[in-house]
Amino acid sequence: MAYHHGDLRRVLLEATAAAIQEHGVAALSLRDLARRAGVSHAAPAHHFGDKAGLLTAFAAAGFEELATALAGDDFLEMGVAYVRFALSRPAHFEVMFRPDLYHADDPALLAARAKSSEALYGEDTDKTAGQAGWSIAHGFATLWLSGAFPGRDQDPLDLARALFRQLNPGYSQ
Amino acid sequence: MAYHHGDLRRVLLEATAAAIQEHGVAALSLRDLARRAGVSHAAPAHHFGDKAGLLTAFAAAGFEELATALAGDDFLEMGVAYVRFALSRPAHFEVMFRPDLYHADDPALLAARAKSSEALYGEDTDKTAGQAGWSIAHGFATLWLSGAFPGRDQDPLDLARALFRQLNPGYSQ
DNA sequence: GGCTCAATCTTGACGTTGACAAGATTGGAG
DNA sequence: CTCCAATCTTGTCAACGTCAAGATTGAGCC
Repeated sequence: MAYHHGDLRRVLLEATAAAIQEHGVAALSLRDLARRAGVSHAAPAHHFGDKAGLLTAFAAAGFEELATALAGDDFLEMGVAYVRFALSRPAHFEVMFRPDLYHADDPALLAARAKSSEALYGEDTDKTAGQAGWSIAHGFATLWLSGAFPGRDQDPLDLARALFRQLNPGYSQ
Repeated sequence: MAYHHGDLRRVLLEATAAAIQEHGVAALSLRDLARRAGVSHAAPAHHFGDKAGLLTAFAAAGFEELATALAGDDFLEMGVAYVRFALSRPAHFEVMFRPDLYHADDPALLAARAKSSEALYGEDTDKTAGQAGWSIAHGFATLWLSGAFPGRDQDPLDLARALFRQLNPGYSQ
């Protein structure tokens, strides 16, 4: 077999996203990831310690990308960007908010999560309005991904925009 | 061993809630439930077919209880009731919105879910406002349960009320 | 009371998984 | 050229979900 794959860590993280989108987090298996990457069954554990370690890195990457996606937008478009991220990276989004799946005290993860919080709350003057916007964005994204939200023929981003406009004036342009 | 436990199905569902609250859904094990109930390792499968069958019944019970909890309240208090349910039955709430864990086409489950939808949307005139309220309630509950929401020293129901008041007038009394 | 039978639960087995230990391979630093 | 740490493999273990087969029980029926 080929030793020193060279890029295994990145390949495994990409395979994780694919595997979760295909069969859900519940069915995620380190051995399946190893098969997808063409390495032995114990190779993933070397890079991430254990399964929770893999998902820790996976969630951290998600928070990093979310922080980038949120940067620089106004209130309403930031909410839309939040939903857009959740729908385009559903596997990351799901793992990120299930701390029972990973090592929630990991420094890299905490730093990445702080970055997204910064992007969400950084310049916000009205804390409660920001929390309401975050709740709408998160709730809508979660419900949409779980299939529970009605109106599945419409564009979810348009739907999200309509929901944000239900908030008090000043944010509803 | 004692055959004909008599009440095993109910006991297993209660043990499921306890086990999930202790160690998360990811760590849920039929064999552990069997040990908690004092029966053999294969007894749970007899009542529910398989693990997904158990979680189907578990989620259905959750939707039933949610429908009851939502009945008869005005808009704002219905949202508060939604959050109260999520926080008082966190295990049910989590499973209910993770259809990859159960048999999403189960008739009993679909009926129970329809009942909650009815309670949520039944008399609602403004569909978008209702969806915004649902999104806030669901998003806040999810974020609170995942530990991501700030202000963990405050009463979550008071916090939820404050968020609902961020919606357009007519719902913010 | 005794018989029958379906429902309930047990026992035993199989393939798969996450984790661990020990060994093989490799590339780079000195 | 040698060493060494990083990378990956191989082998193993207990635990898990699932299935098949058997044991036990209570309720209906004569």
